Amino acid sequence: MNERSTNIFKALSDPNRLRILKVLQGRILCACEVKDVFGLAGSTISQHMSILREAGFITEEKKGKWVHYSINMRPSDPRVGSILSMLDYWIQDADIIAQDTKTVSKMKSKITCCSDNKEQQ
Amino acid sequence: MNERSTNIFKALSDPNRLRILKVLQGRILCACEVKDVFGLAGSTISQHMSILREAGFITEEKKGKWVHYSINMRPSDPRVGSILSMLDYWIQDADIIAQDTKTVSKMKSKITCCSDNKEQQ
DNA sequence: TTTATATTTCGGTAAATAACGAAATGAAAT
DNA sequence: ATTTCATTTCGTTATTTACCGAAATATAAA
Repeated sequence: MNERSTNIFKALSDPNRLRILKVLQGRILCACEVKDVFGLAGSTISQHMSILREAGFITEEKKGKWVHYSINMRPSDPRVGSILSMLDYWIQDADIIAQDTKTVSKMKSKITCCSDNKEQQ
Repeated sequence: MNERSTNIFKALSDPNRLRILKVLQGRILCACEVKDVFGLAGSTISQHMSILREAGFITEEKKGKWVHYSINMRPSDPRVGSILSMLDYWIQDADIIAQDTKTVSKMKSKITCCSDNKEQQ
């Protein structure tokens, strides 16, 4: 069986990864920010990010010391695109989403890294 | 985080379970038939079936010695319904699907069990 | 009632997964 | 050149998963 299908679903089978996708729809984040939002070790975040990347959900861009992660806007697999375009539908957990969004926006004020991310100003 | 979302995706993260869903869209099958199609132990099939059932993808009905499994036509979770109604889209592996369908239709001739399943005649 | 067959439950095993911290790597700042 | 900070890789651990076969359960047939 083609592993593509199951890799897509596997990438979505972890609650932290679903939440990461959702906060990335709010804005671009670097690994250290994702780390702060979820309180996981940097190495763990790195692992989650590569699973999401390999499944086609996110892209990454090296910007100096940091790696900026974003939602993949042109996924080659249409299934990835359809999940992303209806992510709220698939997650259906408004509380967690709201809470994460809040955490991210608070974080914005104490810009320790990714301060060259001008999109929000 | 609500475990519903991840349980749905987890149920879909195994190639055998995707294939089981697909053959069930062709017709109702009992566990022993699923066992024959996939060449797995009965206990393994039972396990897969309960994962699919708990996620809401299938229903089961006891008919004498056998348990007849079918696609859940009225899933309470709309996400389950939308996956099921576009299963080919999500699986995208025509070869495996065609092969399984063939195996199932061959199997129909040597009716060893589920012979009271009149739907197909 | 015994036997046969279908299915589930119960250990057990091997592989995959999610997490960590420590060490390695890379890039900027001093 | 050295230090600092972000990220990845590596080794380890605990948990989950997919599978099996054997035993238990349930129902039909003999």
